[in-house]
Amino acid sequence: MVKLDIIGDWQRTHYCGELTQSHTGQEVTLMGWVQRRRDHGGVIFVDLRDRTGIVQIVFNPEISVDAHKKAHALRSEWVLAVKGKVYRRPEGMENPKISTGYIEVMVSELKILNTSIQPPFLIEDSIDVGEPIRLSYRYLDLRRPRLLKNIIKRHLATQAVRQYFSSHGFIEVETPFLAKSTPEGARDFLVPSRLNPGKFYALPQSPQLFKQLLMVAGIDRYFQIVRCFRDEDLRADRQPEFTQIDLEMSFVTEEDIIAVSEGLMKELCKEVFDIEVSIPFPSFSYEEAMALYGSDRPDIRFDLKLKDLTEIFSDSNFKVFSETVKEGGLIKAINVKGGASLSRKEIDELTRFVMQFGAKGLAWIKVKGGNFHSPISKFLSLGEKEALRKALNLEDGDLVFFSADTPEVVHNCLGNLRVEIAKRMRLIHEDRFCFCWIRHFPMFEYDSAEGRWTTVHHPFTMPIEEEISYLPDEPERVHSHSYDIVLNGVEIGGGSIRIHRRDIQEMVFDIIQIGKEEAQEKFGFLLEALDYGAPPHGGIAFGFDRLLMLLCGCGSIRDVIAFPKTQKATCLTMDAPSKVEAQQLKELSIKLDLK
RNA sequence: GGGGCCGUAGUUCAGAUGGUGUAGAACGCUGGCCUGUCACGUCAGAGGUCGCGGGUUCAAGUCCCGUCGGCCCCGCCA
Repeated sequence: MVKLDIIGDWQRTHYCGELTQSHTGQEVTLMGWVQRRRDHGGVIFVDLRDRTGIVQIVFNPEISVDAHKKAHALRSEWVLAVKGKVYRRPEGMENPKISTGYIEVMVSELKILNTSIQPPFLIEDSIDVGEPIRLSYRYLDLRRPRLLKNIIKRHLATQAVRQYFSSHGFIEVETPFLAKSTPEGARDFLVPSRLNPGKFYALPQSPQLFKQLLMVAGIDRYFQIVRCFRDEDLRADRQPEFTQIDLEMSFVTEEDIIAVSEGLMKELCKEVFDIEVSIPFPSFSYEEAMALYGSDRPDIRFDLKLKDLTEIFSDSNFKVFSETVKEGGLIKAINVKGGASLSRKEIDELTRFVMQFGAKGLAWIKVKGGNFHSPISKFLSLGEKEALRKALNLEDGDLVFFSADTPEVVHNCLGNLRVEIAKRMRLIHEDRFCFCWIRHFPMFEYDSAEGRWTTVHHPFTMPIEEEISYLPDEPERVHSHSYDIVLNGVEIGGGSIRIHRRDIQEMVFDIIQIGKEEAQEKFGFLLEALDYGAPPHGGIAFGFDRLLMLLCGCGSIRDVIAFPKTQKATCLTMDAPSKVEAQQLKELSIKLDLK
């Protein structure tokens, strides 16, 4: 057994990674973990690691017999404290691969503060480990530079956000986590109330209503970096608890919110990630975005826009097309330059790809030597072919994909297809960061499952004034003062101007069939607050984790969260959720009825 | 709720069509040697309930059914 030392009166003088040639000759005290030991019998080298990096420490019997003797026992991930002198490395012994590679610390005294059993994986970025093990031993994964770097970036980003808002007159206010379950939106996480048997709090899906009340309170400019909770299924970019940068402003228009947001993004990108972005960001109406990109979160790092061909094929002999038009559907296409080189197998894969978005098939045409090579070519008239050539600016080597279906299906399929093709054909500049705004979403959409209208954004979103007159009878014609911000095809935020008048709010509740009584019960506090001189106001919330994921160049939000959940929403690090004692349930007046 | 991929040593993986070795490799780990390494070198060695439970078969890591877990996606996510 190794005898452990106590830290005693030793104090760390430097971090491992910060030592340079300028420290040559200094006596230093370092603390950290053994990254690697190279024991030559006579002289022993150890790479000592802390959060800043590694430095080579040297145990030489000519410097200290005791330390050298002790160092034979050292193993990976043991925790050390060493005193020693910084030396410039001998000529030819430098290691230019690491920042501290021109110096080393000759150890005079060694303290072993703790040992370690063999870690389940080596603490090195280059080691490939499965995610279950990484999550079970998250504290070891976090020792690795890549993940650690993300967590540090996150800290810096948090600081930059606070700095930005403080300097623009915003006040940070904390809002409750134990809040109220409200209809609409995502499934709530519920928290039983011991003091109020049978009643439940809900963890907030966002601080939406609280921040509106803060506007009524006259806070005027609010922000918060705040955890939000939604009990829905997970994805690579979705966790049940996630962090928003939330803000709200009074006496403003959409343009004001957008300008503040763009300023924040620009500053964050520059200060923390050294990425230059130019503002203002491009802006599309919802309809434009759908028409051009088939998506309300377009990736505009590449082109591949959708082209509407409905006109051309309205009388086509190709029944699939003409029937679709007759039934009020759309025919759209994307022209993939150079796509004619795709194999039949690849086209089949893409067909299967679009079918998961509701497509019944995927028509295509290859342009080769001025001719159309396509299963549907024989159905097309000369006139149609000519019109097609013109509309899509067809050239040799092009590959055209068609979608004919309802507008929803066409846009969903081609919108996803253009991204998939761009990935496969490497059309995406990975180092580019392209923000854009999508504005003026429809206010309502019809939920055929529930047989009622629901709000596309949330029920507190202000309809566009000029369209309010359509409200009672033609809700589908009404758009809202809403805006999403999109980065590289990922929705990273969204907001709106809010309703600040009781009459409009009641009208909206009415359309989504929240009756007077229910409105009073669920949102009475809001309606009442609007009566007390609520100012015009609006705001936005950014998905902080997603933003960091993109700026850190990660494929998953989990890589910017210290302790993320698995796809089944469990925490492998501490094994949550878990069973609780019967006594705990009793106190909460809860009886389980498990199948 | 649905579709797809995956589960073999501490880790990452290989083990066609079921059957010639004691289920292999690399890294890691343990012990010895080594005074300039930095992916140290070198010699020797240990390490496996093939996720779990059934079934088919003379015989299952391999085939079938179920189950648990991980990842990606659809639905869902105002």
